[in-house]
Amino acid sequence: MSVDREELLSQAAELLTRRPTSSMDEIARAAGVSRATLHRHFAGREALVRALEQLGLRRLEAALEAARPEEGDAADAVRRMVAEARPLAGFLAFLVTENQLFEPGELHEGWNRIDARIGAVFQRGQEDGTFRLDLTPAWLVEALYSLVATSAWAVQDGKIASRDAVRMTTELLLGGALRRAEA
Amino acid sequence: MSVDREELLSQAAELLTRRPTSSMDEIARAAGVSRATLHRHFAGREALVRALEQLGLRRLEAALEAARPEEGDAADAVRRMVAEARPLAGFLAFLVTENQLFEPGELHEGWNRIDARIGAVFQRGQEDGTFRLDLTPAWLVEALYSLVATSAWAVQDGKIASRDAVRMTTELLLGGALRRAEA
DNA sequence: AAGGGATGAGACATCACTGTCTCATTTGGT
DNA sequence: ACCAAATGAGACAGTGATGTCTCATCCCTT
Repeated sequence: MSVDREELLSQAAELLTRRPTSSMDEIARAAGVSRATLHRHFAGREALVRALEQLGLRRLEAALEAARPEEGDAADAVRRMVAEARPLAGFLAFLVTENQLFEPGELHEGWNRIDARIGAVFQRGQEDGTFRLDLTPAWLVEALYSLVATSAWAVQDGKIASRDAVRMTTELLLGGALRRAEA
Repeated sequence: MSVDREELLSQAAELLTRRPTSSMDEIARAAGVSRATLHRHFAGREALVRALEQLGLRRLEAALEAARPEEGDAADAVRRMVAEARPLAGFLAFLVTENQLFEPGELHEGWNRIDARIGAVFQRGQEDGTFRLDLTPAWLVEALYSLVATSAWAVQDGKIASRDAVRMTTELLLGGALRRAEA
């Protein structure tokens, strides 16, 4: 009888990832629910987006947890993070664009925690000599997000093969486009 | 008396770069023009966006021309392209998101030409041994766009310093995060 | 079987944006 | 200075989405 709220959010996320401008009615139908019920669970579009943001946060935290960023070689940790985060790319991209349009100054504690945890991996790599020092961890974090999202779009647009996405993302992020001297 | 159509488009671009959902009324006011006049020059929002797309195309083509991508070392050509394209990042990002929401299948000849020209730089670099072969030119083109746009956002959000933006973008794109063996 | 809570369908007013129109005013050219 | 073209201000109807409400129906619980 009761609607599975979590499942409803997942369906909404799945739709909005593809069509960010979907109306509440389209979202409701995509979730197999009437518009009235959708409103009973989420007061309005804003409330829905906020709930989706929390869902995205939980998912990304789970992905980050699965990647075990504190373990082993920093470069391998980056590889695991990219691989785990990639399925979330489209959804997270939606949340980014959606939230940036609302309050530009509002800080999001949850995202900052994740940023810090990813940034710590790069910093660890810098301290043990794995990563170069002239690229700040903050920039590398942004670049990681950016490249992961871009690889997802590129696959969707047929510009790169799906099976190459994770490899080319991590290789570019870690090794860059230049040919290594020591091959 | 007459409105400077080019200047109007520039103002519209400047506003929409910051607030992509701005209404026609807001756009008109930002351009210092009445809503009626805006409609006299552009039949509707779609016509305006198309004109903006052509403007973005011209600007990017001019930037690419200024970068002289066919000259000299391929890596230097990439550096010049990043430096020239950076001021356009926000505007182009708006156009990308705007057009992806409309016709997903519609091809854009102008963008393909630019993609091809940038891709040719990476291919040239691969052929002369400057760039690695396991990252496709198409992916490197996407990564270039992505990182340029990200660096612009990161500067705007205060996550990286403005003067570091171009350097960190090119360095990551070309050299990656790993420390080079041959220092 | 009965009752209660939740849902689906739809009506309803509201709101913001859009596109079009009119008319007065300003501007630029001659 | 004059005329024509262009602009600004505002009115207007149409549209689509939103949020709220009602009522019938369904399903689970007891």
